[in-house]
Amino acid sequence: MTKARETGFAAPPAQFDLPGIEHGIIELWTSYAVESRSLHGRRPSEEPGAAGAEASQPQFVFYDGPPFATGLPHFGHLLAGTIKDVIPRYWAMNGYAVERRFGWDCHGLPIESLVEDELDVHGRAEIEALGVPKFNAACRAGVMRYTQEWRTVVQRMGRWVDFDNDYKTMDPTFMESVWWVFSQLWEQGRIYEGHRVQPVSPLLGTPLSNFEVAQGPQERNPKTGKDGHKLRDDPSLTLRFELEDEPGTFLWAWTTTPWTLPSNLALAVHPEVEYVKVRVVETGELAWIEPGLLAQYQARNRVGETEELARCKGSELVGLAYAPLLPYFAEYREREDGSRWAFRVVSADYVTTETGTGIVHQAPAFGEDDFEIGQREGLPLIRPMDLNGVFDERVPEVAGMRAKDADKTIIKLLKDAGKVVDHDVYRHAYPHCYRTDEPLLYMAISTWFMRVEDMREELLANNDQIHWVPERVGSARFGNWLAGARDWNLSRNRYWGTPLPLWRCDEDPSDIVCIGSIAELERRAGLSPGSIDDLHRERVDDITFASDKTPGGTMRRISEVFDCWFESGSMPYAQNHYPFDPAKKQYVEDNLPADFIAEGLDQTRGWFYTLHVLASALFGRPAFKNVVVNGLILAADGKKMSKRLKNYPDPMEVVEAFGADALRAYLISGPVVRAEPMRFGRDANDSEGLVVRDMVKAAILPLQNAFNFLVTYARADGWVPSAETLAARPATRPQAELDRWILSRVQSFVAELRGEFEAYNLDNLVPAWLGMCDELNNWYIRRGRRRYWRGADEGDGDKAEAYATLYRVLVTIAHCMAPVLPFFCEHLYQRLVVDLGLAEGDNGDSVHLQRFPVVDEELIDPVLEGQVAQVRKVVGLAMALREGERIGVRRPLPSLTVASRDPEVRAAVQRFAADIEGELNVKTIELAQDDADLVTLSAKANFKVLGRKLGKKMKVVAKAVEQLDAATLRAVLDGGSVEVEGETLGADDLVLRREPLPGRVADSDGEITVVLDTTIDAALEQEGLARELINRIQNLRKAADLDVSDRIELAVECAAGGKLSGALEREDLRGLIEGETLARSLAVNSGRELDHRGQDEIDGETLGLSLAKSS
RNA sequence: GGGCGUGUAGCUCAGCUGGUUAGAGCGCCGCCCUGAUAAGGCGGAGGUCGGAGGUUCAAAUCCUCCCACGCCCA
Repeated sequence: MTKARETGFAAPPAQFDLPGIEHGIIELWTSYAVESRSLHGRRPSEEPGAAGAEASQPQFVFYDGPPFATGLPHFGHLLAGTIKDVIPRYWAMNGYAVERRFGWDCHGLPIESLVEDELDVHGRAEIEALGVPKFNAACRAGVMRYTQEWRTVVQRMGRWVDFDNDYKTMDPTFMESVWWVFSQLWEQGRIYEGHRVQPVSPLLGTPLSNFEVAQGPQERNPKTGKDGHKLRDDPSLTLRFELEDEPGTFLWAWTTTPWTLPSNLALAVHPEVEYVKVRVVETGELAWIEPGLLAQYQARNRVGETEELARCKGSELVGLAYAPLLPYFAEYREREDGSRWAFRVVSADYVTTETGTGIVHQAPAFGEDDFEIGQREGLPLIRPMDLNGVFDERVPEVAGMRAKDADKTIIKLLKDAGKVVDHDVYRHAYPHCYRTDEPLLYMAISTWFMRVEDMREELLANNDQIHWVPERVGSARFGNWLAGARDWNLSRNRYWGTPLPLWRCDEDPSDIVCIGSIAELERRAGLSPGSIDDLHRERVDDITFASDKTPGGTMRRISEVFDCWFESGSMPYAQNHYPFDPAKKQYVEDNLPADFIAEGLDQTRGWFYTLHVLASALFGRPAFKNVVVNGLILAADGKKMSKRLKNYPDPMEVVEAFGADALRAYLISGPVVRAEPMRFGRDANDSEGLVVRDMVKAAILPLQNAFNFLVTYARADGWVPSAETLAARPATRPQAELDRWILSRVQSFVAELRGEFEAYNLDNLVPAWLGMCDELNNWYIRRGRRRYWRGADEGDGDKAEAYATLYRVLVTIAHCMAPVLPFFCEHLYQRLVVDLGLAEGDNGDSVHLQRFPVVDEELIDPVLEGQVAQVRKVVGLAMALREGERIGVRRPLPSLTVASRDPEVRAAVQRFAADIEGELNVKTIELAQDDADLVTLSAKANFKVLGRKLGKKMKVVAKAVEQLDAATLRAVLDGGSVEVEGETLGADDLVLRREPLPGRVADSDGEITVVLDTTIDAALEQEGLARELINRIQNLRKAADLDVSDRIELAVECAAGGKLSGALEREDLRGLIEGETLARSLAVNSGRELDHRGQDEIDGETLGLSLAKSS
């Protein structure tokens, strides 16, 4: 380190290799345990092994949403991971201790499905035959299979998160806390047993999740042309139900599931639809049906001619009682009090008049609509079959038969009884089992619910305390969801999950005990303390104990496990084994709610919701204060990223090609960090992630170039920063306006970044940097270049300030972009500070252990910043004029005139006249207030202002305004007014436009008009030629691979008497050339041929150049 | 089927409570600059603002309907 101090900056590498730099930085972080020091909130001067400082530091609380580790990380994970890294890094740099524990979601369907495939056991019967212990052991062994890959990828992306102190939802401590959470809800009376209609795969004997249903066989529907569930032919059965009070009159009802007919308990009609009572002429039968559908039956010759007897709305049919179709469950005809219970007409809005009869058979235990109607009407739930769809003894004719197989028998039974009006075939899309290909059966299944509906107001009130990014997700999407929150079905009929801690008496099903801890279970079951070391089903299902309430009753655990969202929502408590771990209890309570979480939009109803519901129920407050919601990342072609289609590049290949910093910057630069979808790619064909390379070019290379610039000249000049240079604010304000400006600009940039970070607006961070970067490279360094490039004895004071200023700027940028570009900023910090022995501690200092820059208001000069912006606008206009005239910038021009009525603009131009002259290569700058002889003025109406005043008169006035002449407009500009169509208009009512007068090389932008004088006399022409010559010589120097500071001998051959030789005769220009190219000698037409030779051409004159390195 | 969102240049996106030349970046083409530059600057081409109605003096913007896509729910 001492050596580095003596020698200053190391030579910049010839090649820029961001991935290579990043690997070096990872090694650095590893060898000095930088990551762990940051995670534990230590300052650079503290030893890695020293006691943690977190106790004395304020906490910034972050929760990590757990991913499933059953697959490898994709871009969505990398995006969320980047967000989860950037924000904590910022707060860590502001002195907060930010605990970042990685979370693993271990339970649930994905891993169970995977294991089912691997073991080739499917469904309840096979899994139970294999044995839950074996099945769960396989899940346990498989669920963490990719943890190492995750760790590698996450580390490579530069995300700092604690993998050693992670949490897993399958840890016994985690699961015990989940039990505790549940027991709290139980004590609040929030848990109840209910039913819910779910799709069941009969062969598997298990209910399927939506996810599994969606995986079932798909088929294109020829009618709609869309993919959907596989089509199947089901019986279409029209049946006659006889009215009890009007024997001989029937309701014609329709179904496609004859196997549900034994469980029929009602018929549904639409209250607003009209029905008719008809007599079938041929048979004399009297029947109710919807008339349009009757016509369809008749068109198909299923029903003969009819005559209409009556007509009424469905609502008038509601309440009619009918005789049971089949002789089952007749006991539900009336309640004990004699009121009508089942077998009656009910009203249902979902009934359509597209198919069937307009009267629909209802079996509340089958089908969601039926279930809901049944609940509303208080109908019993009759499900005479098990989960395999096998009928029980309650329907003797089909007992032991499987549901779909029973269809034929039931139809025959009904035909024999004369109950069938029509028997047809109905082709429709229907969900099938993804595994067995069988049609699924929808049936009501017992499940456990958490009462949420009565919490809606509290949920909404707590939501008001959350800062959502973007806001609309919280107010609209999440808010609406909370406002309509339904009770949460939190049990699943699965195996690998946290078991519901409910034990039920085998003698009395209402005798239930909820167990809230391992100790309680051990005590009740008479087990020795500490004997239960795991809570999975194979460990707890067999534990029984005697009932307290029911003499002789034995308590056995119910079979269900938790919806794994319940576990995710419990993580704030469960990750710290709350409330069982006395060391962490207070810590958890003190740090509720979290300061920050981030996940994808798909978690609105997932993790965000479950966190919120549980925190509201348990602690009466939200679970988090700030949440950043990211959108989905699509492939470059706009489709979902799909492994099969290979429509996206491998994330790690992108990282190794272009760098993790570039990928991070790209990912957080768009609306995807505001919950909008993003296409990953430059265009539809970008399969390599070229957008990421674009980000290298835009955000990282310019910074690298600025750094290289400093190093190149500092080395040539032997300039080395001192501890004083490191301070963000110089001891004395620099003399040069340029330095004062860039210092101000950098402080404004720091303020801008701080604002964005604290508003959790990630998408503005990189654009803000790109703006700063442009100012640094394309103005500060570009304009300041000559301050560095001059002899050691010239202008020493200014040169030292120039170095110090650029150095300060780069160090500040390295600090404040570090959260976003952790690798490259670390690289800069190491090269700029640590390598030079200027670091705070000697134990591997890192920019990430530094404090985020605090805005230094003293350095901010808004007027100066505004003026430079005006100056850059002037330069831009003038550059465009040169372009239009095809006069290269190397050719000097006599003058530029800047005319503006705005005194600020004139002041700016005056102040920076030298910079404008240098930048534009003009000899003088003229200022003018009046542009009357430069431009023609014209005006348009200011619609925004006038529209409100004038209304319908707007159009006439607008037209008249366009006719106003320049003199009138000038008068208005000078504070006057003008009468148009009876309206008095002032300057604010008009929008002025300036058009350069023909014949002038001029242009205008708003209040600024610039005019370029393009007359080139002989002297200027010669100077231009000299500068062309310098350019050619510099190119030759470069081609000869000379060092910037190498001196040369130079020889030029050109046509005697030509313009070039004329220029070379001028002593001042020869001096200029020699100075610029570091030539010790300049021989013209001497016939000498030096080591490096080149032929060139300027303005049509050929010339020969040769040069040699001077010894 | 419902909730929320998206649709603007070849691509990625800005366009606030309506206001008259609809912008930026990238890409493309042309020119220019450069001894820090795998860079940079300037200019150009490129848009029926998803479609159709409506409100208004005025609609990319507000309303209605439709189409396409996405997430979630059913």
